[in-house]
Amino acid sequence: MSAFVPSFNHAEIEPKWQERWEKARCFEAVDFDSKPKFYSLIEFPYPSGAGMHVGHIRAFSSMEVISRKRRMEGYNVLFPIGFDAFGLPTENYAIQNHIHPRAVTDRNIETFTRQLKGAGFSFDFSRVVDTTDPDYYRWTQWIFLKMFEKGLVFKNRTYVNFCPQCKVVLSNEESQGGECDRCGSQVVQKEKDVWFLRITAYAQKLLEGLNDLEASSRIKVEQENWIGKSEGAFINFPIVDSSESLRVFTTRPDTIFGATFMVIAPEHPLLVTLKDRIRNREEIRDYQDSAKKKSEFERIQMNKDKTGVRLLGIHAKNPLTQKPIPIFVSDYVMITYGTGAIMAVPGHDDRDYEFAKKFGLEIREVISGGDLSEKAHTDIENGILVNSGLLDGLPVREAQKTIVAHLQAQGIGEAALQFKMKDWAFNRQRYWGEPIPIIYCDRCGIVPVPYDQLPVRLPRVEAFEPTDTGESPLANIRDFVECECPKCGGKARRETDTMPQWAGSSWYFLRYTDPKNDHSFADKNKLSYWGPVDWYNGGMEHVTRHLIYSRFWNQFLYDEGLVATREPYRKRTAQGLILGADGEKMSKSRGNVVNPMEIIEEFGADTLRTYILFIGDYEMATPWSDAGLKGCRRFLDKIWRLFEKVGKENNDLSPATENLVHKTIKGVSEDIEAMKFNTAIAKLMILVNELTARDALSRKDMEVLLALLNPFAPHVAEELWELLGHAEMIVFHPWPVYDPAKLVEETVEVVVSVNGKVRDKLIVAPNTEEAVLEAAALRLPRIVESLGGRPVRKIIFVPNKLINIVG
RNA sequence: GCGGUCGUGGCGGAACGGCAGACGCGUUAGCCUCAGGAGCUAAUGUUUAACGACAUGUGGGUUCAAAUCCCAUCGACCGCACCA
Repeated sequence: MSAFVPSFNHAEIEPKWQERWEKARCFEAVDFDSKPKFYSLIEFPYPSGAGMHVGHIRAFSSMEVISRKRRMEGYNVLFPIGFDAFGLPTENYAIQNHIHPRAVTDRNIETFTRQLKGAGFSFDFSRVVDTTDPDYYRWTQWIFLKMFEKGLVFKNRTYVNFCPQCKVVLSNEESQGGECDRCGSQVVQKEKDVWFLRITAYAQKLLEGLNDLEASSRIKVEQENWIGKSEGAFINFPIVDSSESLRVFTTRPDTIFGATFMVIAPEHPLLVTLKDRIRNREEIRDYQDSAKKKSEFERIQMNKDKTGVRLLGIHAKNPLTQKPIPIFVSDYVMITYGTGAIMAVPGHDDRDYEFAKKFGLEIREVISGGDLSEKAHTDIENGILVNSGLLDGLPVREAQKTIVAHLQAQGIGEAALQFKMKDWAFNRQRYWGEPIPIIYCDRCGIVPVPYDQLPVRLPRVEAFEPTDTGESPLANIRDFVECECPKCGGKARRETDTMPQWAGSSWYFLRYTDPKNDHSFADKNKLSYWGPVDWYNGGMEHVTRHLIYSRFWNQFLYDEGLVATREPYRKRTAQGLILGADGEKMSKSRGNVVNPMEIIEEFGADTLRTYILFIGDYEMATPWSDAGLKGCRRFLDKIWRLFEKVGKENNDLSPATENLVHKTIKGVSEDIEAMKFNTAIAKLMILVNELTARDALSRKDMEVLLALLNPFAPHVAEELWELLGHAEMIVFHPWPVYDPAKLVEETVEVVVSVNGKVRDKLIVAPNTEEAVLEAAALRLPRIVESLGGRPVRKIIFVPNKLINIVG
């Protein structure tokens, strides 16, 4: 029999250490501990029936590594986990299989928990939150009522995005591109009563708060674009022969002398107030009808082809020139932005230009420098105002200031800010969500449920299918609907809509600080101790929804004096996707899905964790590879075999590899902080290769290696640590520290190049002086040859790196 | 259309403006062996007998020196999308 090549049995050691960690409660955060706190957060998962995905492993592994490193660095770490468990997939599954969503959810959470533990994640399972738990959603409702109290909740009848497939109202965020976020169906417009959260009241604060958030520019830019701030002015254009005026928002008030027509949205109220004067009412109505039929998506798709109808019988007039100008109705103007009306300046706006061309309208030049027979001239850097009365000769920016001051003085306009962000449609007509704590009373109107009556529980019922009318299933449950008015005691009805899925996730990170509190959503002192989240990692796909929503809730609670910091997160990062082995997005239909639990079973959690971090740049998308996975298992096997060669006596680093060990400590430490996990692991591999090449290694060599390995492959690290004779676990063993003095090499290799091309190398002592190197370099035969007798014109010297001879 | 990110071996990917391809996978040859998805040694960008030459999507530029900085261009991905 050949020499048995030892390897470890992951199926044995992994559960062993998972149990020990749990028994010793290693990962339970300690409130008010004197150690410095570190709050690391991952986006809590939606517990779907499919269980954990490799994407989850990648998403959680960054903070897992950071958290384990922080514990070793002496921090009191809060690394919590929970479940964002309300939502459609569970409900749809429940309906299809005739199982109650509560039962489905409980089962899924159980599975998910087992899987998370099986991966060896060091979450604090004593603080688990479940958004569907009445003890949790009681506080979701409570915060909603606080917002209601402060006027941040309102109800409006509007057109909403409705998914006929899911039978549910969607927010703008959930229906981007006219498609349902969940099922991909075409969204249609439906008029409904909708609860809104007035997030726009926080637009400016949400924008400013980004200054206090450490995040990559793509994360910030995406949020900035979403908030979409524009500076400009409101200007009132009087309607001829009327006391009415048409108010517009423009970012280019400087071009007002070039406004040759007005455009209003088909939903604009002026069409009602002045309807008696409109001569082509029929035509307008037809246009309105056709616009209504178009979904948001179609309106966007048709953006190349402008349509519209001129209002006959009404003119506006330019408030500065008093000249009458025609008004059009067109769906390229949105009622939801600005005032739903614009002054059209075809000479200097692409859309207005297109419209003017199509309808044969006047195009007047008011900014010099373009060719208006070709296209609109939209340059704002170099243009000079012309044909613009008091603005003539001014550059654009100056003209803007001048005109706004002028309009303001004349009382016909004022400076204004607008945001693209819209108020948050905050209700769904589905069963599996937080009931909205509102009561309708015929006498008292809309009445909030008193705080002491919370939670408004979801009734446990058999029939929870949505209705085709778009009404919530709760509407059919008499026991739920019929109630007493808290104000007058009369008969009243409960709101039957539920909150959207984003509700519970908007504050879960606060609950983790005090998950079992039943007099408040979290104790203020605990919030102050743990908050803010020091580092939050999650997906790019949540940057415009969840991240903005949760920042909004936190800012609101801060304004109420209920949390300690305005911004909930100090630092936010985002992982890249793991694609299938074919380079395509993983999906069941493509058949390229990798099941992490199968990998754990066959290769072990340590291998999976290490591989997923080694696979590529953490922040970029990268394809899965089974072969690469095996390479990581081999790496761990190698470390395992290294154990046999550990000497028992010496307890210092081996002199031969001491320098490399210090370099590795430095490199791995820095790479982890920079989320360069792939290069951190590569550095560990280099060290392991080097140690393997030696006949023996010291105990200390092995200890440092295991400490550095621990965040990535904690089971192997613990097992070998124990085999080394340690009674204490490695969890809280101090993170290795490098000695800068030990980083210095005994010799350095200096490249000698001629005209930028490497020709030879010199091995010299560190910090060898230029003159010495120069002389040595010029004596090298290959350098002499390369120079070919040409005189040396210049010599560039980079200490310890290179000497370049220019000849 | 606008904004952003990115183009490097057969593959995943490394490279403070200073030896391109670290590390891993794969491949090839050899060793070891109760042929096994194990381990060990060596090689592995292209080209050349070799010295060399050529190589970071493409074309320019800056520099003693460019994958890295600048300009243009092509391609991929992501975000926004008639936002006045």
